[in-house]
Amino acid sequence: MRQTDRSSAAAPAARVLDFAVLGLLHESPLHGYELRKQLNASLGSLRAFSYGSLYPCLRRLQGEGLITVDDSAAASKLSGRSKVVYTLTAEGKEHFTALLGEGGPSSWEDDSFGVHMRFFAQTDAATRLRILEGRRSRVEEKREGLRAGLSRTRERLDSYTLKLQEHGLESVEHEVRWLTELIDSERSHLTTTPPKD
Amino acid sequence: MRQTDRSSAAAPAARVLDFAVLGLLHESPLHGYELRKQLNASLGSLRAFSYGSLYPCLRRLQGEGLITVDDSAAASKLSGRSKVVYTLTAEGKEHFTALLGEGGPSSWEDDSFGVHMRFFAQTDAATRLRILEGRRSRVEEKREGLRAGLSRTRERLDSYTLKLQEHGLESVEHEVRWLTELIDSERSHLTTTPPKD
DNA sequence: TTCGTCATGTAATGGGTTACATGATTAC
DNA sequence: GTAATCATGTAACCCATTACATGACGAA
Repeated sequence: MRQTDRSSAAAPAARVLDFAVLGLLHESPLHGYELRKQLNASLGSLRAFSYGSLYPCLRRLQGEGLITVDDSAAASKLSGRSKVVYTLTAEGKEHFTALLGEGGPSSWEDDSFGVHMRFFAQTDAATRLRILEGRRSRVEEKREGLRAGLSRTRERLDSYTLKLQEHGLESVEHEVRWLTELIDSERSHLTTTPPKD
Repeated sequence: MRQTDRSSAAAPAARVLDFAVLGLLHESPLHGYELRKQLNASLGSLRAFSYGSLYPCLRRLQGEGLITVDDSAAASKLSGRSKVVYTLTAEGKEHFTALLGEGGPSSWEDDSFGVHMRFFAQTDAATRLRILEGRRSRVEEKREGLRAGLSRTRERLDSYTLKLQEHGLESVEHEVRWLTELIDSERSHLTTTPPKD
C-alpha cells in the first residue's frame, strides 16, 4: 500500500495561496495588507492566511515575473503611506487564466475548490461544469468511503463515535446535493446558451 | 490587530495526534501499523495520518514516559512478525484522563473536537456537556462572522461566491443544530441521572 | 517466484503559523 | 498624546507529508 494512492500526478501542488493572490490581482491591483483582508474575507470560512505566508509569497511571485510592483501607485503620494501595490504582469495574467481553465484534479481538492469557485465568474460555463463535476466525484468518493466504513463498523462503535460519523456523512451528502444543484443550473445554462453548437 | 487574537493561552498545542494515540492505546495495546489503521478508520473523514508522523510521535511519547513497548507481546513469537506493541504507562493513563477531562478551548478547535468526541465514552456527562457547549459557542461565533460578512458584502459578490458563502453558512448552521441536539440529550441524561444531587 | 500486504522506519521538504520588530497615520 | 489600525516584513518553529529504504510473510 503506497500509503496514499492519489495517483502519481506530478503536478507541483499548485499552491492555493499563489492562485488566490493571482486571482485577486487579476481583478484589481492591491497592496499586501489589503490583499490579505480581501483574501480572508472572500475565502471566509474556508481559509485564513497570515502575513508570514503572504509576503514571502508576493516576493516569490514577483521573482517569477508573474506580478510587479505598481510604481505609479506607489509614487503618487496622495495618501503618503508607503504601500507596495502589486499588479499582474502579462505572464501573470496568462498563467492565472491557464490555471483557472485547467480544471484538473487540483481544483477539486478540499482546500482549493473554494478558491477556484471564488473566481468562477472569470471562466466559461464548460470549465465551471468540469470543475464542479470533478469536485462532485471527489466528494462522492468520500461519501462512499464513509458509508462503507460505517456499515462495516456500525455495531462496534459507541454512540458518540457513531453520531460523529453520521454527522460527517450528512455534511458530505449535503455538499453533494449542493453541487448537483449547481451543476444542473450550469447545464441548463449551457444548453440555453450553447457555446458552439 | 494582533493578527489572530485567540487569547494568549500558552497551552502547548496539545497535539492532536498525541491525544489520539494515547486514546487508542487507552482502549488496547497496539503496534504502529495497526494504530494507524484504527486511527484513520475511526477519525474517518476528519483526519488521516501517515507513518512519517506516527512513528516519530510514538518515539516521542515513549521518551516522555507516557507509553512503553509491550515486550511480552513482542517476545511471544506466536505470529513471528516483528511488531512493536505499545501500551500506556500509568503516567500515560493519567495524562490522557487529564487531557480528556480538561475540556478547555483546545478541545473545541476544528481539528481536535472530533478526536475528543471519539473518546467521549470514556468521560463523564458533565465534561461532555462542557466540551459540546464550548464547541457550539465556537461554531456560533463562526456563524456570526459569516453572517456579518455576508450581509456586509452580499451586493458586491458575484453569484458563485455568494453561493459558496451561503453553503458555508448552511454547513455551520447544520453543525450548530446537531450540537444542540447532542447537548439536549446530554442534559436530559444529567437530570434523569444526577451525579451528586 | 512474484505479488500484495504487513510492518517499521528515516531524510528531505513543504507550507504554514507565531511571535517579533518597526513605524506611519487616523481618530478620539 | 495615546490607542487603534494600517502597513511591511523576518526568523524561528511546527506539524505533517512525500518519497525512500528495508524486509518478512502468505497466497497465487
